[in-house]
Amino acid sequence: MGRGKIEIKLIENPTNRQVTYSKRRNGIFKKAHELSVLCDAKVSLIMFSKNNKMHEYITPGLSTKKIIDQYQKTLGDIDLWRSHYEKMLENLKKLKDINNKLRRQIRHRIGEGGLELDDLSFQQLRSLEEDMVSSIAKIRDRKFHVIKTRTDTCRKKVRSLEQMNGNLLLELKEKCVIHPQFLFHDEGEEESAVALANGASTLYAFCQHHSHMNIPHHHGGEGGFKDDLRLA
Amino acid sequence: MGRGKIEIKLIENPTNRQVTYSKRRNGIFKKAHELSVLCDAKVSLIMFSKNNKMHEYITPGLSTKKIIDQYQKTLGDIDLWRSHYEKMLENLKKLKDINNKLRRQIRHRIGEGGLELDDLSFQQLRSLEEDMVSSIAKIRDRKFHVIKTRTDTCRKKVRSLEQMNGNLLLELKEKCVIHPQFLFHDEGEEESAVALANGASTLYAFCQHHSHMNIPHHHGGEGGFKDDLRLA
DNA sequence: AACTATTTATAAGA
DNA sequence: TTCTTATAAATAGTT
Repeated sequence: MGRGKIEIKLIENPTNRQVTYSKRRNGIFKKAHELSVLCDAKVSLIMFSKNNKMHEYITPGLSTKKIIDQYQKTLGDIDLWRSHYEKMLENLKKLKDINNKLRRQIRHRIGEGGLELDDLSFQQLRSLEEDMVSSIAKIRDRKFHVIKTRTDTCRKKVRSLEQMNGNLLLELKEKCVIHPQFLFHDEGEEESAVALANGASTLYAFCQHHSHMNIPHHHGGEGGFKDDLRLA
Repeated sequence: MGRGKIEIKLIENPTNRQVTYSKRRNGIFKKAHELSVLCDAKVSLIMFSKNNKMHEYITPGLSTKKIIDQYQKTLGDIDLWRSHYEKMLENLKKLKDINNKLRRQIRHRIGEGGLELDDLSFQQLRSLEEDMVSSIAKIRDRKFHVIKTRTDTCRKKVRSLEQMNGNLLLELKEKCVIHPQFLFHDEGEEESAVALANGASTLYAFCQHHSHMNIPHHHGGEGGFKDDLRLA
């Protein structure tokens, strides 16, 4: 804007430069003030000329100190937020790395695709195999332990129920001596027995059912494990 | 500049205000940059919008921190200079006050104009009078001392010259015995004596002159002082 | 965000 | 520095 267009580069002539500096400085100050008023903005404008003469504009009602304080606080907050954000990014990266390693390990152990195992040397493959064997052994031990606990518990129940059963039979016989009319029921329908002592008869039925199971008595070997795996 | 002229006052419509803020902010940043380049100026432009969003422009190659430091240093220097200036002003004021007091005292002692002495109470006047009397006494003592020193010195000179005179007379008499043709000159013109020994004869003349003076022999009292004052 | 009629800023000259 | 003025640039209102 002016009689001619000028290139935006250093004005070599010191006089012209000084004149332009003055004119444009006033122009910017005016615009800064207009912005302050029109938009209720806080503006701080500090400038030093080539010969280090200082000029400043500051939105009326404010001090440059206040603006600088707010500026530094804002930067501080940005820094705080940024460092927090960067820490999060770092954590995220670590977790992704770990995740990838784990996925790879899993794929190796599954033996998924030839491509995955191609990464591994023979030694690594042998070591992986050994790991897997010992892992399987541990798994089997654990499974056996679980089955053993379960069967032991069952056996105890069977024992107590058999005893209970015996007691009930004795009771029944005694009753038959007193009331012979009930005897024919002993090996037929259980309706009456149920009616007589509901709880006891159900337990009896339970034990009858479980007595048909082939409870494993630790005969070891592959066969035993096969059964265990099937049970799990 | 625009389809219509606008008044420079707060834009009430928040949307318009935001739009204007953006446009003008860019305008100012552009101008700030042009000033930086055209005039090799250091510019720092910080602004906060109404909703406290911050934007800043800084001359490339500088940091806002540097500008702020320079700003604070400049202000500091201004403060330093101002405090120095203020100290000088203070000193100046003190000196003027002292000056005025002194001038007043002097005028009192001179008794210049009835108006000056009208400020003083009777007691102040009596005290002033006493001061003046004792001051005069001191002045007189000093004058006497000076006169005494001067007369003592003079007496010593007289004594030494009288002796010199005696010696010269003896010398002359000896010379007259050898060359009697000089005797008639003894109490007449001194031309020949001067021609004979220039330096010695002048001293003789000096002593002759001083021998006529009535040298004071410390007879004290007011009379003596009167003479002293007249001599000073 | 893009357009454009206007206003505003300013380069050059005095 | 200030004023003038032709011209470049910014931008208010509109799409």
